[in-house]
Amino acid sequence: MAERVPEKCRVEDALGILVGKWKPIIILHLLQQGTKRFSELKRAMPGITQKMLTKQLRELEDEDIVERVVYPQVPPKVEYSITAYGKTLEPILEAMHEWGTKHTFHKSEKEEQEQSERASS
Amino acid sequence: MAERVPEKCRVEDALGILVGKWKPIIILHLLQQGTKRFSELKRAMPGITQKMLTKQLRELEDEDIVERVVYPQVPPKVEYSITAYGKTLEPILEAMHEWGTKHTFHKSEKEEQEQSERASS
DNA sequence: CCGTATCCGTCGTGATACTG
DNA sequence: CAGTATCACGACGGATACGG
Repeated sequence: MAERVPEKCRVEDALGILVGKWKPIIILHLLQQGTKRFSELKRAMPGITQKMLTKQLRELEDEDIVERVVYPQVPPKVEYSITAYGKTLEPILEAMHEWGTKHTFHKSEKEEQEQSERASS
Repeated sequence: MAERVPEKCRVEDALGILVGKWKPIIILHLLQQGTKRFSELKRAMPGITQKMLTKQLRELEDEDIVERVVYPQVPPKVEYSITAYGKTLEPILEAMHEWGTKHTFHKSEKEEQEQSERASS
């Protein structure tokens, strides 16, 4: 932690890639289930629109996190997969997932505290 | 990685707390330099407005990441510090910082590739 | 010194309809 | 199947001015 001066910190680089309502979930799907077609991804994420899925995938592709392979055929077939580079994000997702699990408990503890405070007032 | 089904993933929880233009930097400052006054934080982050600093600090306070201590005196004095809970975010920041450092190299490699591609066309 | 209040532009997200 | 086009809207961030 010695030389990690906030002003020079590279934290934002990783954050910038992960930020987007559906990006972490897309990455996790591809990390865990390997190559997926567009329609498979869409089906796997109820609630996402085609436009958003396309957009987020394009951004991830621009960042070299996912790879897009188009099969020139009718009907169209497009497959997405994580790049080797994209896999390097896994420790971060891992850390966030682990933290998130604990966070859930923390939140419920806080809520219980506040409930008992309300009860005693 | 076995049970980490994307739909149930808690990654968003951590992400939600870290997202905010100045939040990671605020957290890093407090992690590394301990308790700080409002004015010290502001001075440490050229570019941030009072409004934004206040807002982001309030949000972090609501999430129980930072603690706010007001000294009832004139002129006012307010000190901010990381909570024990806030410290649990450190591994995530750590992972992102480490990744960000490598990412810089990755980006420049890509740019060099594209430059040589342009040169040969 | 440490904030709030107001206004305002930009961006991310979404609903919907259309296309090769 | 896998997109693109268009419109709309709210959240976020910033500039600025004022207040205890």
